[in-house]
Amino acid sequence: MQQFINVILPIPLEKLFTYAVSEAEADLLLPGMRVAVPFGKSKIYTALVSEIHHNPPTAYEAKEIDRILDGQVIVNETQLKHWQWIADYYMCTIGEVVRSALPSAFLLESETLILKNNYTAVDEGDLKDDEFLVFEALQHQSALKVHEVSTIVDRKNILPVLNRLLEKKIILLKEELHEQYRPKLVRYVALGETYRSEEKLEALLHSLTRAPKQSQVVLALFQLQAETKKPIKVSDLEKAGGASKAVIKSLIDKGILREYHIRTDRIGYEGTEGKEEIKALTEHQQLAIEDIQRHFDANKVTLLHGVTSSGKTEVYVKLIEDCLAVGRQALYLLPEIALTTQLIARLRHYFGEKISVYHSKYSIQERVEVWNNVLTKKSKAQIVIGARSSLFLPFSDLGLIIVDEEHEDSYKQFDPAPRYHARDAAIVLGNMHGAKILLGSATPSVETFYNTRIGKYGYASIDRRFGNVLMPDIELVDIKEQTRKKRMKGHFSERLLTEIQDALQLGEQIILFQNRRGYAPIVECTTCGHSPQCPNCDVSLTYHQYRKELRCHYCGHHIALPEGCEACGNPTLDTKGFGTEQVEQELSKLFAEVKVGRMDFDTTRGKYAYEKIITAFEQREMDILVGTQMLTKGLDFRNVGLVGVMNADSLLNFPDYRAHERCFQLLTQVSGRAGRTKKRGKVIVQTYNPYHEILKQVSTNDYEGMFKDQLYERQQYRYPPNNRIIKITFKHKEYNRVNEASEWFAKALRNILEGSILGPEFPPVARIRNQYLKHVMVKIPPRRSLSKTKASIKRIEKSFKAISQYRSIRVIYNVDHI
DNA sequence: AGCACGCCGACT
DNA sequence: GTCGGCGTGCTC
Repeated sequence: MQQFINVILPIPLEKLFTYAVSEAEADLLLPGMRVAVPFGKSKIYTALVSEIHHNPPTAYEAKEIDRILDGQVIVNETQLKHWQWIADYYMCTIGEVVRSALPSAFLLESETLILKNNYTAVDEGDLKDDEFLVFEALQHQSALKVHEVSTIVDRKNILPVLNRLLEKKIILLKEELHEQYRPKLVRYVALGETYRSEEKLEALLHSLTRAPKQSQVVLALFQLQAETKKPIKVSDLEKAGGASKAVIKSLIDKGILREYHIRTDRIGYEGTEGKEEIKALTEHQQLAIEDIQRHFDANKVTLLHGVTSSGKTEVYVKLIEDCLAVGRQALYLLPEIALTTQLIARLRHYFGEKISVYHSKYSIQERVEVWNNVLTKKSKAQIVIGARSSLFLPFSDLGLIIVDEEHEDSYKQFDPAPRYHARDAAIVLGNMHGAKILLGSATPSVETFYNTRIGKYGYASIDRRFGNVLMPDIELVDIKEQTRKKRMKGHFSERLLTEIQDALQLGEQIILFQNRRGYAPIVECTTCGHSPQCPNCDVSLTYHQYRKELRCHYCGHHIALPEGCEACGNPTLDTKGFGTEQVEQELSKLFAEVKVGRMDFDTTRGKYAYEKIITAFEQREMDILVGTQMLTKGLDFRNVGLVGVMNADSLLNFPDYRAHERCFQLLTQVSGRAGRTKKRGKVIVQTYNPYHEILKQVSTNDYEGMFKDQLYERQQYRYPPNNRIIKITFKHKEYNRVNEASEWFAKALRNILEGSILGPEFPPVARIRNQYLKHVMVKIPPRRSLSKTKASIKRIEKSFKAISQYRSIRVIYNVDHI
């Protein structure tokens, strides 16, 4: 009987697609396998099977699949269920979830190849110029790619040419799928079978007397074999025999050596096999563990609230160990930036090769390997440590999920859908597996702390730093006063300068925090006040001194620093505000003999640049490190005695209900970098508002006070955690159309949903990359059903998209926007 | 999302 | 005249 499959295509379309399969294919297929299917006019896509059935579609004829790509399931049922939850909850399509969940090497797409049709006799005179060019190229090359044809005829649209050639039967088109994942093969050699016995070998060596290089290699191989008994890599033989590739090749060609390949993992862990004993926990850590386990037994998600440097990692290690002991998988989630070699090395000490690492800086090949290791429950993937996307790995039996630095914004995916929050999605995943879930932070998010307060989550805390090191001493310095009295040197107050001097004298290192990169965010003409703007975005260009450039931080547009004002020609330009570059420069002027480093987006471009700066600072190649919020993420520097915050106000003046919470978190985290050993660390916070409540709370380490205030405010203004929010963004290149469309949408929302609809409002930067943006915020009160509200919004979108002027407007949903 | 088709202005 | 711009509609 004819059978059918429903498949998920990795594209933003709501529905599943139905394809026809033969009975034999249906027997092989299972949900969670990949198939290649023809889609649209010519392309072949990778799709994920979700269902196999007998119901032929009524409205159309189902196409047949191109081929089956997997011999076994690569996505399990729990994953599919979890992904569907993400799609529903975060208002995107399951296809979008699949696209970001699967390693891209799993998603093959076809490429059109142009071949010559050998059965046709060609009359070259019949061909037009461009047709001849393609024909000519095919005489040398058996197949051409579309972009190659494009270069040959020097034109973008090559369709007319190809169509004419097709009609004349000169070419053929073919869609080719290529597997992107190639297992890594390592070449090995062994002595050919005929030479295994001693006499034969002797005869061989004798026959090679006139080829000294070759006999040298044979001897080396013999020696290596005696030493290791393991297979011999070609590369090892090259080294041992002092031989070139050519010599080895001629030996292989003669049949004296036999070569063979073995598949290996790219992700090898070569370290000490014997694992380190887990350190005995301190009394405080032990108490925390007991609390955590008590809550785990009651099946509660639990928050571990431990001050900076309190030794949370040891607690995690202990829990992971417990999880491994019962043979289940453990997932340790971290923000991308906190996933340092420091930390991985530390965990490898304890768990050796049982750990796999998974994040976006891994190559697509490596990611496939981790995926397969998790899928087949290899022991080396029993613990996965990774960034948010490791949530999508094919776990079959998760026993523990740790979400470290739970409060981090970067857990929420922003740009391409699915706009999911990894912490929340992890909790859902953990529940599906019956796993224990631990959230860890020194500065928990208001949402999470609220959940512990209402008894939804368990709570455990460590309020003492490891080794009883004191919490840093935080001092607020009023720079308004200092400026008035002309006591500032550049952007440094006297207090900060003195502390820097003292710290340097004691041989301590210093961290200076300024949450803005570049030299200055605004350049201004001294006479007419004109300041250069980005042509594509509604922002001033930031001055970057090291490249003498003005840059846009939104679209990347950059121009050379103009000689004078572009508007009035006046040659003197001034700067307003300051960034990390300027702090660095002032420092080198103030302390000529001191080594200053900088860590921000600009200095951490390459794959290892970030690690390099950290290592250099660790090894005390620098005395002072200036940086943006990158500095705040869980770095563990032993010798930092002083942390300076150049300007705390820039953190407070954000038009956002989370600004104060975020400011508290950032300052507390950056302060936590100070004094991690013995001596009490010092923190200087420069501000124009030393009496600001949040800053006071930071300086007294008053998390509870901050929580109380923030919760009150959020309740007053109907923000989370009591209310849910969905932010809807409208995007289009025409200003008026965005205005009208968003007004229309907001009005429709107000008609259907009571409760508060905010906006439409332009964001602070209303145009990015020539697209205008407008936001509407939907606040959903606690008693209203979230899923019904979403359904209503989707219905409104449907009528919205039925209006032709609005159809081209992009509507973006951000559920639980942060 | 891609990718075709179709209509319209700007140049070889 | 063609080329490529972009708006529109569809994909089992």
